[in-house]
Amino acid sequence: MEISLILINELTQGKGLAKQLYWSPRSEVMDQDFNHKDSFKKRKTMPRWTQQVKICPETGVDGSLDDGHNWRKYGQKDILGAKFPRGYYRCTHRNVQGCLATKQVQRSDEDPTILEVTYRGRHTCRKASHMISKAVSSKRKMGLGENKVQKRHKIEPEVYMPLEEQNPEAFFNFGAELQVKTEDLDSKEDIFPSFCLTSPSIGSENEDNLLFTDTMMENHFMETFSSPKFMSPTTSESNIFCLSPPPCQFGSSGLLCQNVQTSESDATDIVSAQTSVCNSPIAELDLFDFDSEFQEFFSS
DNA sequence: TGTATTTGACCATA
DNA sequence: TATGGTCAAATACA
Repeated sequence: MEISLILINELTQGKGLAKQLYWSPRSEVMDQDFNHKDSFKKRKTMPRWTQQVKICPETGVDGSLDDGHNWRKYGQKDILGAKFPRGYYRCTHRNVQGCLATKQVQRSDEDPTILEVTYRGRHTCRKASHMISKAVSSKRKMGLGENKVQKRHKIEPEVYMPLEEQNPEAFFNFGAELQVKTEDLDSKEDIFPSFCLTSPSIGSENEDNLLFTDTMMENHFMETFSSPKFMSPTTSESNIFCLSPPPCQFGSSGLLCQNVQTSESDATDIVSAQTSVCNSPIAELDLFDFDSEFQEFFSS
């Protein structure tokens, strides 16, 4: 199975106030102060990433895409001009930890095998609790099985069911080329320099390693991003984040990409994505942290 | 009984 | 004013 993943940093709110909100450390504080009245105003100021996931139909994988976070569906809406409805999800920890991250999942009109997942806001929920809840969530999902999901999607479940809710096991059974691309679709500003990450080795899948690499991910990405080479001017006009090739291993418990290094750097960092059965390895690389790490980096 | 999903209505934005 | 995003009551399920 082959999956290409395109992470598009829309930054559609990259103008004026919105941009200030995103890049300013105050944005987090403002998130904390979030209340219902402000919800509609806030949504325009949230950073957005659109992640397109293409799944080859011949594989028969109707697949699961999860990003390592626990999402709760809070709405679904038919979008004008779109064949398929858009699902609205928010972080499960919204009430407990005030995490305001949300995502929208919509199937592409042109190619139903493409899921467009738009993320908004950053996760403020703790990773630890997230991982614990993930384990619980995994057990829950495994217990629930596919029948329940399909029962809940009474109408054309193959259409309405988000891929991330389908067949998570099969999702990881691919040796895929992983490509993460970001674009500034709106501001046209070169906010993000181009860089390339390669991951030539394969890691184990044990839990300790997952925990370890998860931490490594957070620790080392900042180092990578803050390095002079990372910050050096790029000749490319595009803002492309390339994760390739993926000697990343997708097992039943997730993806591990190790010894990731920048294409222009001799330094080797270990980067991995911890996932569970119900979690997408791809998105974990992700959003993780392109969101939070960049925000922290540029606000420093 | 607790949790997640569905769905119609409401509200802000363009 | 049309549309997208969110809320919250109703419903489903384990």
